[in-house]
Amino acid sequence: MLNHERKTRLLSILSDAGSIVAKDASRELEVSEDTIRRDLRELARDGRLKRVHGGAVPVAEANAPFAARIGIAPPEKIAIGKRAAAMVEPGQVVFVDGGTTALQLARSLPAQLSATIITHSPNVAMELLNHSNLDVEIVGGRLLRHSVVTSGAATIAWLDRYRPDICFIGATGLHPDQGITTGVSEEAEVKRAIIAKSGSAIILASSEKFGAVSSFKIGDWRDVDGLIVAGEARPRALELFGHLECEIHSDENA
Amino acid sequence: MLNHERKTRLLSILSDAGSIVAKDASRELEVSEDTIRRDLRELARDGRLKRVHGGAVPVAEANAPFAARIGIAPPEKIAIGKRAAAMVEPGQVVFVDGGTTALQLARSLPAQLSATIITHSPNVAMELLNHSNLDVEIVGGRLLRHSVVTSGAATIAWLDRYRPDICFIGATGLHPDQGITTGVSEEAEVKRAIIAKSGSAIILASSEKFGAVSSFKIGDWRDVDGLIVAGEARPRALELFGHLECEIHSDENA
DNA sequence: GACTATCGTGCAAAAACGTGCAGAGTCAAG
DNA sequence: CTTGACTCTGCACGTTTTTGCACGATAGTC
Repeated sequence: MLNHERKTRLLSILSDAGSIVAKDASRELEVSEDTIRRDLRELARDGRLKRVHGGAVPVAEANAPFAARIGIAPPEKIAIGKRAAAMVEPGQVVFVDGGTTALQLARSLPAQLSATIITHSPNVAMELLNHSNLDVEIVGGRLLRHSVVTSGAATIAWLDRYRPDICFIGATGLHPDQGITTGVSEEAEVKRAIIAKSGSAIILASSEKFGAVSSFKIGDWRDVDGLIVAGEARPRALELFGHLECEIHSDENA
Repeated sequence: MLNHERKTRLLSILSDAGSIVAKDASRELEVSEDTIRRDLRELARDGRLKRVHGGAVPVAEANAPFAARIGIAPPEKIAIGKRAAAMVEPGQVVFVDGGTTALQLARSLPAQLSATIITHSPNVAMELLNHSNLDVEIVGGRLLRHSVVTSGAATIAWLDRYRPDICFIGATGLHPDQGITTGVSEEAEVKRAIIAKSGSAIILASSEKFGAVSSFKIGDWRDVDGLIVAGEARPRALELFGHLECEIHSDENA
């Protein structure tokens, strides 16, 4: 393995897990702890991470409440993101919502993919900077601090510029009878607007949302085309949502 | 096999796998490692890839470590950012450009400041998430990978929604006679548009830009109201720009 | 304050590197 | 067809870089 590749993987471990433990990394990358320590020392000298006893942590730690949030992305969300990324075809125009699961989607897109990604999340946009063949469009508007997306009348108006092939939407409530809901009124407006303009609409569904109902309705099940679930949540999803006019995608049915 | 064909295949291995290991490539292309090394050296000289010990990696990496770039912000840019942040009054509507110096401005804004910040840089927007009393507006459009700002016709059109009290603009060329310039055409358009709509326009001027001229003109000195310089650059700035109809602010004249 | 895990440094083996050189192939002029 | 200039490739050799181990120092824990 290239020295450089190893450092890249260390940085990716850092951003995925939020920290690096030298001993674990040594086992995972199959090199001695000495080498890991050397790498960490060099990365620290370049300001890419902060060295601590036993491993390393991100540099920005102090001022990054959001970085912490993405650091703790649970395996389920990562799996949903991967499954969603696999649905994107080259050349498509894709809308990606904000939120941690959507961010995982962005991370999982193939590095060489050529497509157009539209998003109202500055996070997602930043994540896609490394994908040199992607066209990235940011939807403007007022930034909602809580969810880190733009929204408001201006955002809704701006959305009319787009007719994506497919959109990936997050939600905080997924109920068989009450439909798809979210906790913030402005966000619901944006999600509803983009679903109406997209060729197909896919909901990113982590299992803690199953059966929940939030205050603002995004739409009914007939408004969307698919639902992505992952791992052990699959049987519950089938039970709850299997009878609806909405396809259930998961990482286990290939 | 033709020399040229071999290099093409090396580049394709690089884009498929994300890296080249000299030994593996030598086996796959059935030539000696020496030849592979020679090829890699030449490709590196042409800027098609980056040579590392053991093989090669994509050169694109050069523009990816934006996170690294902001980590190593030189003291001068930090000082300029601080001085600029001090010019923002509570309640104002402020446009902030992209770039590393503008990012320092964002970082230096008082945590409790209540104001409206408009920006076309997702970076700057993200940085302001911690400032809970700020209204942040993102200007949408197509994301320019290199400078991490939105631009294009849609961006220009969207800008017409705003009439900021003050705007802070970066530039890559500051010449007494040739005016204010930047290296990317689309960026110049955005900068010019927002300057025209702002009550006052301030240029963030780190000293390596003094006397330089880039390819695309943003405007003349009479179009802007002020210039922020820092530290030891002050005497040079006064000498070069002191006679222009443009106020020079620095961190030493309080 | 003692014990253990981790750290940094020096060192030697292995891998990768650059350079010089010779043989093979190519091309154009004679 | 022959000759000479030129390029490309593989090999040899000395140099540099990387890596794992040994050992004393240091930091964290109980």
